[in-house]
Amino acid sequence: MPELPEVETVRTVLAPFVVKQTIQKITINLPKVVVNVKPSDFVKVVTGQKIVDFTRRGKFLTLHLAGGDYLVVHLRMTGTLTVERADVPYAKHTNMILTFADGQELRFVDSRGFGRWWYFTSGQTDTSGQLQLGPEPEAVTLNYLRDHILTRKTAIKTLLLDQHIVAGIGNIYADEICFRVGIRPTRAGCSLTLAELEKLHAQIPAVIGEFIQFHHVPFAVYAQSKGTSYQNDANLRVYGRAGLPCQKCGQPLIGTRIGQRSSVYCAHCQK
DNA sequence: CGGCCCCTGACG
DNA sequence: CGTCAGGGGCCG
Repeated sequence: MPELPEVETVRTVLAPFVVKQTIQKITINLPKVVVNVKPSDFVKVVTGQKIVDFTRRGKFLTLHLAGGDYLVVHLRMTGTLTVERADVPYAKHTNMILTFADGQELRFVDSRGFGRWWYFTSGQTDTSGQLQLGPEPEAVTLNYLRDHILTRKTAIKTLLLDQHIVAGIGNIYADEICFRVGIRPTRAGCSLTLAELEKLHAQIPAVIGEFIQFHHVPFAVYAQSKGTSYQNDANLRVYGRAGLPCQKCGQPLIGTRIGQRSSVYCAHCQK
């Protein structure tokens, strides 16, 4: 569910409530959420540690601990993070709870149970997948796109979804980026003209940056929605709008599937 | 690469 | 009831 802009929202909204907290107690209600260590070891080694920073890379979040160890979280489709007082009733599928010394709790709620956590010591190799990510959208250069898009026969949308190429783009923003560039999501990467590649280079960070801005919500609003208040619907041009008129030309948008993922585009505006 | 899997819940 | 969901891993 969350793509880079949503994950960034989670980070910015929660950081003030998480950083400088000491983890007094850990409750793991779904053992498999912890990937690389036994849940009992996770509890043992993380309890008592202090969080000193909260960062994001692509769709991964990292809670940095005072000694240099760190926790990696990936929300996948339905994972959410909230900070609540301990007396607030638990939502269904509250799979992980970090209780802080001040009584507040960082809660990981995930109905489908796809979200994952990792624990790494400072010297350990990070096996979460973060190390294999491509550059953040704002760090992508035109030359980089030339090397990774123009050389590929794969559909441009599939390439945009590949986290090894650019980090953080998901199904919504891949469609939105293709719309802004005016290319069909099915176009082979190598079929893009230089002009289209330049547009793509501009629109990748532009679209992601815009939605980070749209998502900015006060903590109270975020808390009210239990960490799902992304509020991007009004700003989406194609995603979720199959059959509705294109906001640019009025023709009905086409819904289709590309590599198991739903896709929407305008047959008139996207060549 | 495409296809299937991991899961629960919302919707038609 | 079937289908779909904003993620990613694994398998041939």
